[in-house]
Amino acid sequence: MFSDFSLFGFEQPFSKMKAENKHSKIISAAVKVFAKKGFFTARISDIAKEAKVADGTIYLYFNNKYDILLSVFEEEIGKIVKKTVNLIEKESDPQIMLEIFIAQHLLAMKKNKNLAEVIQIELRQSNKVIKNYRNNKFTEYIGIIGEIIEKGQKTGVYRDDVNPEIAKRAFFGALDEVSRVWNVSLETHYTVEEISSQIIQFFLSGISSPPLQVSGKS
Amino acid sequence: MFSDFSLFGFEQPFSKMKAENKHSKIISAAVKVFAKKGFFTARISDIAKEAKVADGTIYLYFNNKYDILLSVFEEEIGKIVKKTVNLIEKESDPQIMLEIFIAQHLLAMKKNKNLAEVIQIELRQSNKVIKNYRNNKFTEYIGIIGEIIEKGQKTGVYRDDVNPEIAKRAFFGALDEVSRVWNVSLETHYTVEEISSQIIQFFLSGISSPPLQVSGKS
Amino acid sequence: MFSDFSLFGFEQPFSKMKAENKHSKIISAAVKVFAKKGFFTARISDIAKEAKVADGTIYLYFNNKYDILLSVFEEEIGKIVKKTVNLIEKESDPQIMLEIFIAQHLLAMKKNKNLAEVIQIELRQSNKVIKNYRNNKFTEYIGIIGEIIEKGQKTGVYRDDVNPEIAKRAFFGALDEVSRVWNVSLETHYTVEEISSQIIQFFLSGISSPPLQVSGKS
Amino acid sequence: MFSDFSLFGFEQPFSKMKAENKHSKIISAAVKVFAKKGFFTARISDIAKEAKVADGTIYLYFNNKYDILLSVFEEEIGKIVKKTVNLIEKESDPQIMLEIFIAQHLLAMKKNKNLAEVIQIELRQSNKVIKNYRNNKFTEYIGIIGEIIEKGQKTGVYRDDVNPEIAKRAFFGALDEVSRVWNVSLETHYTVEEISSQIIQFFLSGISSPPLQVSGKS
DNA sequence: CATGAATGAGGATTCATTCAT
DNA sequence: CATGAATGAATCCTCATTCAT
Repeated sequence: MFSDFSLFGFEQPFSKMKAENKHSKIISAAVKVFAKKGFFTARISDIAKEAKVADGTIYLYFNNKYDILLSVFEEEIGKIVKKTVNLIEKESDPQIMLEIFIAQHLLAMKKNKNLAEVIQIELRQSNKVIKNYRNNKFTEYIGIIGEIIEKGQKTGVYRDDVNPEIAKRAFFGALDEVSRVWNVSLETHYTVEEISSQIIQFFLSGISSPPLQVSGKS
Repeated sequence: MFSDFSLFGFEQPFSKMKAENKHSKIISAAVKVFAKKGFFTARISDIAKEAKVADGTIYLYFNNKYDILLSVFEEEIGKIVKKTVNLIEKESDPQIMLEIFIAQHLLAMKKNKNLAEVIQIELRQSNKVIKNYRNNKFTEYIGIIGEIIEKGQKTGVYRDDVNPEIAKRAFFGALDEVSRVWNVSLETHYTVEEISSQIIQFFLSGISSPPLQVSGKS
Repeated sequence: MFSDFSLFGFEQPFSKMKAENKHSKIISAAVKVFAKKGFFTARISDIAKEAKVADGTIYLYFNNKYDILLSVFEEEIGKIVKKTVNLIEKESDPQIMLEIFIAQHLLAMKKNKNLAEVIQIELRQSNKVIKNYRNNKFTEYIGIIGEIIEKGQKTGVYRDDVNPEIAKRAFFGALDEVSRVWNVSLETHYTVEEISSQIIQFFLSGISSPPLQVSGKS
Repeated sequence: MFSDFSLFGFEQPFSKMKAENKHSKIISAAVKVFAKKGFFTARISDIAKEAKVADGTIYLYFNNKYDILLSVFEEEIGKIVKKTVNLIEKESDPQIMLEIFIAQHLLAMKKNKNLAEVIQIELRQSNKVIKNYRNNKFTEYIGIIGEIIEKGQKTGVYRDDVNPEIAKRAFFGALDEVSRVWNVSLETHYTVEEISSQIIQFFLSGISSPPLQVSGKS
């Protein structure tokens, strides 16, 4: 993964390192430009200007425009997946794992709004942009949710009649849409914690008023 | 609305009817082509060929390519919104209203998969495609969910600590993502009813195992 | 010539006459539209709208767009040439003939400013618009001036060292440019008579102060 | 002005010079193509082919097709105006100034027949081609004639009853029409000197046989 | 004859990509 | 490696012309 390379940059010859810097500079610029304009409306010259390199330089690091988008997906989403996997692996309680996932996702989206925009919008149409592109990283990411649910079902904290395949999609869809709108208009009103607790509540307990507590109180 | 005209087409002079037919023929063709290729990759000539008209004919009914997409949004989403509003208005129980909404949405997405694709993918990037475009129809559609939740909170069936603003987004996001993937890969495995009941369960009761078991253990 | 047909319109069946009316209606409309927009920027639909006929109707009277312009040239310029020739033929004094020519031209340009515009601008580029088009009518028109000058040279009123070929062009060029600008900006300041007398003065006596008159006065 | 740059091209860095060369190469090609086909019938690809560049290259130097024509007017007419002004400023005798103007104009038209064609034909319709375009350079050019005439009137060599506004137009019109036809058909018959002397004669002395009237009066 | 909806050829323009410097 | 001028394929859109009614 790319961010790792930079950690070991000192092991590489200077010229190579410079090149790597330029690679990531272009990726960052592309994220910014794609977020603002969308893939198709974005111009190579826009990305070049943002990255402060010449148009032609981009083609020393990427094969074509599609390759830039693909790299954004693979590398940037890869980072999030990796980080999330690392944090979750240390835990064993499905409840906490789910909470970590939500918090991680919301924080990542909040931290890099441009990347959020690209993931939420460009990733959806990626198979039309890049023919036969399979978002393995992304599938892997959503798969984490499925695994947590399955684990929870085994340990008995989650219902057996819940379909993990559908649930993981519903869960991610809710999280994605909330964070999408959050970035656009909800932001000023709600904190990560509020959003996070609401989502967790929805998924764990639903929105129905709990009638059982009444009997419990008696 | 457009669909209405076609019902009363026999009341109109022939020339008018012909024109209306061509308008909707182009819209249908556009939905199909946009679904397959995406807005930017779609060519006017693709739409023309699909609609079995000449390229130039399209410009007798639409100002430009963007106008076609906009018309798809306004007219087709408008139809769904109208139909959903009609059905829900007749009900007063929030629970049933929500069930109707889900069923309606899934059926609409299943019925016209191409339109589903366009809504799920092109609508998201619409503000980048059509500058300053506000999806009023779409906002209205999601607003329905918010109103149902608020109503349920007043009648006491839904918790008061649920934020309708966030909940409506989470709810729609879940529904949208599930129907999206459903159209792509889950379809063969699950029926509308299964998906529908799962979504309702998530939202009403959550995925947690019911706490009744606790009292049962005692 | 077309204008001739209209003189004998009563000899034709009514339906034909109606058609002739439409022909001239289109010509008039074309003159107006060509004057305002120029041949290339003018649209067939503009002419149709101006003539209050359908686009397709134009093609019942003209082969194509170029044919309309050609007809404007042939018919409208033809009228002016014919009228001018008629008036001049009655005269024998070159001086008066020249005065009539100038007056006729200026009056014609003043009377139909749109036609003036078309002649002054579109006629110049006519051989680029209509391949191999020879403005015979126009050549004939300018030829009148040449003939007058030659006649004047024979009767001794005009110098023998004047080249009629060059002179007729210089004369027409002066008249054309003055009437062109006159229509645009000089109009409010000068009458036909003023312009006319200035042009005659230039050509007959030049702009030099007459040194001979000084000795003649003594 | 552009022509100056080329004179000092060797003082500029190579890359800059190259660009300037391409700019003027396109201008020259455009003059040639516009002269042959006229602005509207000319194709960008024609100009590109003539300039031996790719179609797209033209848009590195000009905003659009209209901008090319505008540049031709401004730069090329500018050159002629500048050269004429320079030569005339050194003189004080209106008679000689007028002779220089005629000679300069005819030589310029003879030297670059394509430019002559463009000025004589495209400039006339320029306000229809380029909306709100004001030929300031051209107005300036014709203004020179007016100033010469006014000067001559002050020094008494030209009549006071001559209207400079009308006279400058008549003069330019004559010169323009003669040089226009000269380029087309008179060329083989007459030299610059012949044309020049004829025009001067017309304007200074007119075409009337003068001295006889004096003797006739005595 | 008249209409005007439909046609589709044609062209200006854009922009990803290349390559000489 | 880096540049950015040059390329030219690709496409939206216009509008003269046709033809079914």
